[in-house]
Amino acid sequence: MDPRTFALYETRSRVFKALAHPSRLLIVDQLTRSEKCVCELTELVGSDISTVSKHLSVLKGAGVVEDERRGAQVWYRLRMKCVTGFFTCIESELQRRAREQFALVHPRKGSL
Amino acid sequence: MDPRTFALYETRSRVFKALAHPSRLLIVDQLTRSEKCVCELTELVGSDISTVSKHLSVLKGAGVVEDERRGAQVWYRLRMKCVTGFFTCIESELQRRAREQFALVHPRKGSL
DNA sequence: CCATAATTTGGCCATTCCGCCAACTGTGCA
DNA sequence: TGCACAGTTGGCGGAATGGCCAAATTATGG
Repeated sequence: MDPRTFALYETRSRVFKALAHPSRLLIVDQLTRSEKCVCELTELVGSDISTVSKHLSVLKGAGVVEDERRGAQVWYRLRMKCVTGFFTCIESELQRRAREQFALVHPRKGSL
Repeated sequence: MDPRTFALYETRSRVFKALAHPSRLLIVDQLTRSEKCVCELTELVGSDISTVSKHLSVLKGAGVVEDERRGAQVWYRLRMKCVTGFFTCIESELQRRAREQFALVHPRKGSL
């Protein structure tokens, strides 16, 4: 693979890496509703605030979210809006797979 | 985070984990064009065939691709078609970010 | 300026991921 | 059967990730 092409997939994969963690998916899900400060997200995730802060920095580095300091607090909001569309895509695909695997174990008459 | 909700994000994140690697993104990109056997993909990726096989098993486990044995060869094809839509989304978002960062460093008269 | 609250950063340890080699399985063919 | 080719699996060492604590940073209010 030539270096230029590799670099393209490298940056692309940074976005997927950023979303490849349950806590960060929860954060993104919450930010689709409204912007939130770190303290709120910490409450929702249930980890140490330093851990949540690092999660947010990963998401920010990938361009998924953006932050804004207002006084002592830092507010985060969703930047890459299209992720929500992909979430629903994943959901429906996984359901399709579940249906197909069920049909494989419990075949109906004439379905073969 | 309650266990049920966590499980949802857990399965969701498996898909993102699967896509969170340059070589696997290359593979998916190739499979959007047409189905390919492991040997072809190995050629394209440029790693050991055992490595590529493991990448493919990760993608398959997440439901992104599916495989079919035909004779001595195993053919892989894209199952989760909607990933390509998300790729273009990422591309445009990253370009937007690049533009904004450029504008930040080189402001035009009257833009502030 | 000092105390406090909100957040980030550094560092440590455990876990997971990645890539290679070696060994094994499956298929086609003589 | 035996051999060659295509692919998968096991395992090892090195690299990256995740979570916590502690220390540093930034802003607010006396």
